[in-house]
Amino acid sequence: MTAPTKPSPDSPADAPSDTSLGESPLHGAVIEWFDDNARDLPWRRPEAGPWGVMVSEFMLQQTPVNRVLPVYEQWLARWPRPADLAKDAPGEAVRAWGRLGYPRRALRLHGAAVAIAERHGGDVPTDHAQLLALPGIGEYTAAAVASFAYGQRHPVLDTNVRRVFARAVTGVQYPPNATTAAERKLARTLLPDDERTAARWAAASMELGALVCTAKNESCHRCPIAAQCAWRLAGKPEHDGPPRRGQTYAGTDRQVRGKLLAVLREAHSPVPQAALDRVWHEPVQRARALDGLVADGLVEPLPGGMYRLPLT
DNA sequence: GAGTCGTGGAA
DNA sequence: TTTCCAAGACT
Repeated sequence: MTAPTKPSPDSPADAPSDTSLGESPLHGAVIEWFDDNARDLPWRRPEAGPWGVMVSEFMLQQTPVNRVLPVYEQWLARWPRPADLAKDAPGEAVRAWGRLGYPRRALRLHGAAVAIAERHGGDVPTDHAQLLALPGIGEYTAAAVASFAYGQRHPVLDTNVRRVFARAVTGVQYPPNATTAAERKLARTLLPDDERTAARWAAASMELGALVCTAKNESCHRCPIAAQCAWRLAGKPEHDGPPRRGQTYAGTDRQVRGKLLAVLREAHSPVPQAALDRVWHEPVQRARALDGLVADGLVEPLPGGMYRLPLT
C-alpha cells in the first residue's frame, strides 16, 4: 500500500474552490483508514489488470464479494483477455456465470468483450465515454473501471459511497432510492483535485461503506470519521418515510426464469420443452418466463421444441 | 421514474 | 419464518 497522498502544498489555502473541497480532513482520515484496512481482493492486485477490474465490477453489481470470488477466479483463468471471451459463445458466459444472479450481466459482459475486441484492439478502453458505451456499463461501472483500473479522477457513486455520504455529510440514515442530482453534485464536490488521491478516495470511501458504515449494524466505533459524522452527531435518527424497498421474490417471473435457466446451465445438449415444464406448475407464467429469456437472448429456441443456451 | 431483473446469507 | 440486502443497468 502506498502512503496517502498529502494535500498538495501548492494549493492556495486562501482560495477555497466552490466546486471542490480539494482536501478536507475527511479524505486523509478515510484514506489512511483504507491503507490499514483494505481487503486483499484479487481484482485489487496489480496482476488483475483492467480486464480483471472490469470483470469484477460486472460481477459485483448487486452481488456480495464472497459469492463473486470463486467465479471471478474461474472466469479469469478461462478467459484471461477480452478477446478470449469474445471468441467463445455467449451461452458459455451464461453457464460460467453460475448462480451469481442477474444472468443478463453475463451476456452483457460477453457483448462488452466482443466490442472491445472489435473496436478497441482487445484492450479495455481508458476513456470514460468509451467505457460507458459498452453494454452493461453504466454511470457507476464506467467511473469505477476508469478509477480503479486506470487511476483516473471520477466520482464513483455506488451504494456504499452513497450511504457514507448520506450519513457523514447529509446526516440521514439512508440515501434516496435512486441517485439524485444532489448526490452527484456532492460527490463531485468531495472529489479530491489530485488524480491519484481521487482514485484512492473512491476506493477508500467505498470500502468504508462496505466494512464499517454498513446498512445494518454499522460500526461507528471503528469509523475514522465518526467524530465528524453528521448522522451520528444528530443522534443517529432512524429513517423516516416510506419503506425503502419491497422486492418480493417467491412466485415471481424472476424465480421462474431462474429455475428455467438453471436447467439449461446444467445441460450440455439441447433440452426438450418437457424438461423445462417440470420446473414450474403454472403454464401461463412458465411460458411467459421462457419467452422473456428468449427475448433477452439468454435462451435459444431450436426447431422441435428444444432449447439451449445461446451459441451466437 | 418506477419496474424489472437472481441468488443466497444473515438478522 | 420473514425480511433485508449485496460494488447497478436498462427500459
